[in-house]
Amino acid sequence: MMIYKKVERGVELKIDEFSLRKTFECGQCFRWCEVSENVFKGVAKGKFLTLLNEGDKIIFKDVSIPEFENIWIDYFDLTTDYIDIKNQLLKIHPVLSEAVKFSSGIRILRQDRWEALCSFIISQNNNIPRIMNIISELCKSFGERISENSFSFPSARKISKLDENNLSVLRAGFRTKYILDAARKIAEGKIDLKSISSMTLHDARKTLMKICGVGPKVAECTLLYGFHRLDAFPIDVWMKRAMKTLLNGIDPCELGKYAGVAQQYIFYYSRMNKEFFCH
DNA sequence: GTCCAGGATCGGA
DNA sequence: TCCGATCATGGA
Repeated sequence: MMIYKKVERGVELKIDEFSLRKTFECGQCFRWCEVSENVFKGVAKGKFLTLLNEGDKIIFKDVSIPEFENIWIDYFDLTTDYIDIKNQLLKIHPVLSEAVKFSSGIRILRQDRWEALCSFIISQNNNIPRIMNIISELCKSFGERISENSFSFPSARKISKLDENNLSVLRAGFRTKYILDAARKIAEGKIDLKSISSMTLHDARKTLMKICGVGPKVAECTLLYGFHRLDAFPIDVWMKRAMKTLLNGIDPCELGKYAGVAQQYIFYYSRMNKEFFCH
């Protein structure tokens, strides 16, 4: 159930299952941050946005109703019923209940395909603060200015015209050549992101992995976060540990069409309870 | 100084 | 097919 209305400060939203903090800090995105208690800012869809969490309400600051309806309902996946998803997951495997309860409020953002691909190429063998720094520098150096101090994510076409020397400001290390390979294959049309949308999960994976620097994990993250394939199931070291503890002997395939959402609940749960999972 | 980070690639068994 | 070393970089 979603209710929204225009108020002085922007658009006020009331909806179930939407925690800004959990959604932004669960590891799916790298361009949002909490600037003060329950105030978040970030860039998405080529726009700068400030969000406030006040009780059970969320304020989209300085946003009009048309902008909210045309852009942010989609980006924040507000028409998807996460209560229903949770119920379906718990019906399949009740052992998930603790993780689902802990992570309740996460929504899988509908991020830009190229941004998700590029971001998770950068994420490999890297830590989250540094991933955020590299992406921030990428946008500052090669994106377009969209407000006083924020920049859009540069297009694949723009990146494809650069070389390793240009990109050295990112300090991205060995990942630089991977970013370039991805940008060039997309700019040259060797890989068509739009057509990947309509492929089976298997073919989509295979196609993305033609890019040098894209393996199973990055492909899976790209599909889940950039293509909203909720059945994609990224497995990293954290998920391996968590699955051993929580889902011993369970095949991710058993989690069905919302396996990716389950993955996000489990991932966030294990990251926020390191002492329990990390030993 | 050492270890690690939402991995992928490469070469050799 | 499988396994270990290696890949840049910066923070802990």
